[in-house]
Amino acid sequence: MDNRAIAAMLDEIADMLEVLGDNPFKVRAYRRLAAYVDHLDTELREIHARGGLGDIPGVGKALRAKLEEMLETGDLAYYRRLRERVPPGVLEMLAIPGLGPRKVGLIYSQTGISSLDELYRAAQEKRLRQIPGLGGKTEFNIKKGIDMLRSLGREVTLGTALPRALQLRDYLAEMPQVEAVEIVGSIRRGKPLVGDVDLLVASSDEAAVREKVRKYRRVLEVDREGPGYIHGRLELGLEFEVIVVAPGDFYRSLLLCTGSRAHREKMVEAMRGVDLRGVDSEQAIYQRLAMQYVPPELREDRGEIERAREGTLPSLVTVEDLRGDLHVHTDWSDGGSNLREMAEAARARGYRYLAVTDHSQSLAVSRGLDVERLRSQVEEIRALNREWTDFRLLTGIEVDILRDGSLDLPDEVLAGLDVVIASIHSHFRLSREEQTARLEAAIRNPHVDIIGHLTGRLLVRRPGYEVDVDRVLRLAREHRTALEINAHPDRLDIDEETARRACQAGVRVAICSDAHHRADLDLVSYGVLSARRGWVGRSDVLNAMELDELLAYLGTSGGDAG
DNA sequence: GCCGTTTTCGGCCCGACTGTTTTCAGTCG
Repeated sequence: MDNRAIAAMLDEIADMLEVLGDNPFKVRAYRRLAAYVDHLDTELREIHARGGLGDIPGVGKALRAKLEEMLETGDLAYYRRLRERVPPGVLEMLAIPGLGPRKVGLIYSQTGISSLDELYRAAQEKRLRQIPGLGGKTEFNIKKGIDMLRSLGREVTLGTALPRALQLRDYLAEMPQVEAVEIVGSIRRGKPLVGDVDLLVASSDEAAVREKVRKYRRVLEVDREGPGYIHGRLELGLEFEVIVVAPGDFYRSLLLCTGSRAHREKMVEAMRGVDLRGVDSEQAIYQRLAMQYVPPELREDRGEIERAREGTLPSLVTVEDLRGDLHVHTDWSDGGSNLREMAEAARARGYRYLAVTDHSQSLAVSRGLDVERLRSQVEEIRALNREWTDFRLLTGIEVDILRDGSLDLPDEVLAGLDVVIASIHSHFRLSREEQTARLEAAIRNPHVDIIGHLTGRLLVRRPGYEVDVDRVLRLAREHRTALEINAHPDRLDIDEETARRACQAGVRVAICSDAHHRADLDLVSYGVLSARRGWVGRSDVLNAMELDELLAYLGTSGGDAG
C-alpha cells in the first residue's frame, strides 16, 4: 500500500469508530496519523524498511502494529472487522450536511438503514422522525442534503483526479512500445471538477498498451474495450479511458481530445482541408491554422478561437510567475509545520517571500491568535528574518470577519502587519444582503489587503454562501482590495468566472495555497490552473509582484518597520 | 489511540449554533 491508500484507510477507520461511538480521542489519533501520512514526502514503506515507524509522532504500539500489517500484507484485519459492523453506505451518510457520526450511528442502529437511497425513502415516508432525538426538521434537512449530493453527481475534484491521472500516465510511459502519453480531456484543461480520467497514448502496438492497462493494479474493472481504446473504472469508481493512436496521429488527436465539445467542433471545422502531415507539436498545428497557440485551460469555446485568430490571446499567469504565497498557516494556529519549516519550504520553491497568516482569536478550534500571541509570533518572524538575505517572511493574519462585519482584531494591531486577509468562517446561512454587507465592511477597512475564499464553497461538499459579486468587485476596485484565488483543490474560490470578471474590473487577485502544512505550498498550482481558466495574466496577480513592489502596493514601509 | 509524568492514569484545542428538547446533545468550523 502507498501512503495515499494508507491515509484513506486510516480516515475510514476514524469514520467508522465515530459512527460506533468510540472514544473521540482514539478517533483523533487515527485522523492525525492519516493527515500526517497524507503529507509525508517519503513513502512509509521506506520508513518501515529502516525501522522508523515508531518515531512517527502519534504512533504508539497499536498504530505501529497496524501500519506494519498494512505495509506487509496490503490489508488490515481490524479494518475488515469494522467494515462488517459499519457498511460503506452508512459512511456515505456522513457527507450529508448536518448529519454527523452520532446521528448516523443512531439511524443505523435503530433502523438498519445502510444506504442513501434507503435513507431518502425513509425521510420521504416520515419514518425518521419516529426515532427519538430526530425531528421533522432533521428529516427535511436529510432529504435536502441527499438531493444536494445527487446534484453534485459523480464528479470528483481535480485534486483527486489529477494525481491518479499522473500515476497512470507514468505507469504507461514506462512501456517501450509507448512513444508518447499525455493526459487529455477536462483534467488537461484544469477543470475544478472532472468526471473521468482520459489519457492519449501514441503507440504502434495498441494491443500491448491495452494489456498493460488491464494489468494496472489500480484498475477496478474494464467495461468496454476495442481497437484503439479501453474504458473502465479506477479506485474510487473514477472512470478512465485510454485512447491509443498511431504515433503520426498523436498531436492532432491530442488537440482534439483536449478541448471541450464546443471547442473541438470548431477546431475540426478549422482543420478541414489543412495538411497536417509531419506536425510534431500542438504549436505546429496552430501555426498551420494561422492561429496563436491556445493553452489547454482556455479551450472551452469562450472566445479563445476568435482571439487566437486575431492574435490577441492574453499571456496567462504561470506558476513560475509567482514570487511568493500570501496565505499560509503554521503550528501557531491549526497548521502542521512551524515558521522555519514553512519559510524553508517556500525558499526551496524559489519564493522571495511568504506571508504568515494564521487564524485570529474567534476561531477557537484552530487556536486562533489573540493580540498577545500575534505579537509574539511577529517577534519570532523578525528574528527569523535576520537569517536570510534572499527571502522574507511577512507578518500577517487571516482575520475573521465577525457576524456584524467587524474584524476579530483591533485596527491598530492590523495596521502593524504586512498582510491582512479577511475571511468569513462563521454564519454561513445569512442572507445575500447581510453576507455582502459583512464583506463590504471588511473591504472598507483600510488595513485589509485581501478577501480570503470569498464564497466559502467546498467543492463536492457544500455550495458557497450567497454574495453579491458585482458589488464586491466594485468595492474591491474602489478600495484596492485584492480577492484571493484560494488554490486548495476543494475550494478554488473565487472561481474562474469571478476571477475573469475581477481582472476585467481592474481588481487584483492573489493566488494562495492556504497551506496548513509545508507540503501544501504546492497546491498553489491548482489555483494557477483556475486563474488561467479565468484568463488571468501575470500583471493581474498580487503575488506575482517582486517584494519591493508588493510592499509598496500594500502600503507598508518595506524595512523592519512596525 | 497517544503521551507525559508532579510517571501507568488522566488529559487530550473550543465556542456558537441548531434542533430537539425543556436543559442539552450533536454538528460545524
